[in-house]
Amino acid sequence: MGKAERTRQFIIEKAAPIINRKGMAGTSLSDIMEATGLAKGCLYGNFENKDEICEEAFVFLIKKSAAELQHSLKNIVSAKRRLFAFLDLYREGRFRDENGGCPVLNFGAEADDTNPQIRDRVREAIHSSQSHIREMIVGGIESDEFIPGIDAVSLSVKFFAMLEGAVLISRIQGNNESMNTVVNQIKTEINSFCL
Amino acid sequence: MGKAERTRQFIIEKAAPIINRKGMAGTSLSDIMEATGLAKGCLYGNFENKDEICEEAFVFLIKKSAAELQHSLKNIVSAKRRLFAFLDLYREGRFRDENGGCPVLNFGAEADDTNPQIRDRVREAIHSSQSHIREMIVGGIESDEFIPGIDAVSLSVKFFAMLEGAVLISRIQGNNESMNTVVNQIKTEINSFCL
DNA sequence: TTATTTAAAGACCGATCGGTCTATTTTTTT
DNA sequence: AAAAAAATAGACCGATCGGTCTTTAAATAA
Repeated sequence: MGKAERTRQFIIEKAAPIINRKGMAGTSLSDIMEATGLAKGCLYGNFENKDEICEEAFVFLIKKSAAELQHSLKNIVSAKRRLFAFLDLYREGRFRDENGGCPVLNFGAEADDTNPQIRDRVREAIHSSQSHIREMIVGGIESDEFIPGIDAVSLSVKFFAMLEGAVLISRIQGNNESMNTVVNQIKTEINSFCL
Repeated sequence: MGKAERTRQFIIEKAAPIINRKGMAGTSLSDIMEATGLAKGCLYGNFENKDEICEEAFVFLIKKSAAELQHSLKNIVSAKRRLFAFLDLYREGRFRDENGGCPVLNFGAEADDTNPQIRDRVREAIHSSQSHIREMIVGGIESDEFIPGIDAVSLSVKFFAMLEGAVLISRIQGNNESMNTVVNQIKTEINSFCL
């Protein structure tokens, strides 16, 4: 990795949490300059414009989140346990305040009307998350952990929607109460289709 | 209603959908000047600053939404029917693109880290929505439409989270598929505790 | 180590930002 | 209709915005 590539990565890593917190429109170049300690010329030597920094920041946050998720689940084989561990990450504050919240929620709410490029990235991320949930459920059906009648596609949409909604509510309320409520209900539902 | 009060209201009504779409940071005074056809002096004669316009815009959107909701449900007595009609508003695009999406989601995602005043307003709105759902469920229990064992509080949190999540997903995906999926599942669940 | 290439710094740019202030117009009161 | 009060227009302000360009510093190749 050459110097330029390293600097680019450094900028993304420093900028990402700020953009996640303050929003794309709400984050200025001076914010990023301050966070990185780099001058403006350097930023523009490594990125075409602010939009590119924002997009790369989103991609970074999603990749990081996916990596953490994979790490947490890597040794778990049981479908139910995988799903529960996944849920526990939300409960334990995967997207709590100190992390600036869920990038899908933050970037998605901002980009839906205004930024098709980011919107497409968010769409990919949503698809990927739902697929992941769906695959865990399908895995459970195939391994005879779950009853075969359940609709993995609908359930994955539902669970993901619930979790995103719960992230929003919990962050606004400043506590984890609603997230706990939601995670418990998902767990109960999962238990209900355990064989 | 004096002239000032009327102008103030006019500004709020014109500014609100723009702010809902572009965000608070993403909306400039010139945007509002253009939408209202009013000069800057007039805006500042009626509001202290941009933040105040944003806050009033949010309050307006919530009130408007609540009024539409109340109107849609006013002649419905059955708890199940009330809940279904409520859900159908989401399905029919209550917060679809042309309306800029759900203000709770848009303002909430932007304000959670940056704007405590708006965050408190969003918190009120969430509380009010959840209470409304809860009261419909409790009404159903009291009128013996629903089985008495259900937990109205948890269910209202869950349903609201699901709907907010579904609004986000649907808007990003640019269609109503996920919203339909979610609404159908909520309806199925409601049916499951109908006596 | 020197030559060459590459990366970073920061002065600079025009545009636009949110916000102020006064002159003018419009409403209201008398 | 005249006088007083209130509301709107728009020139103006300093600050900051995103972005450019040239000079300087650092990393790489020879």
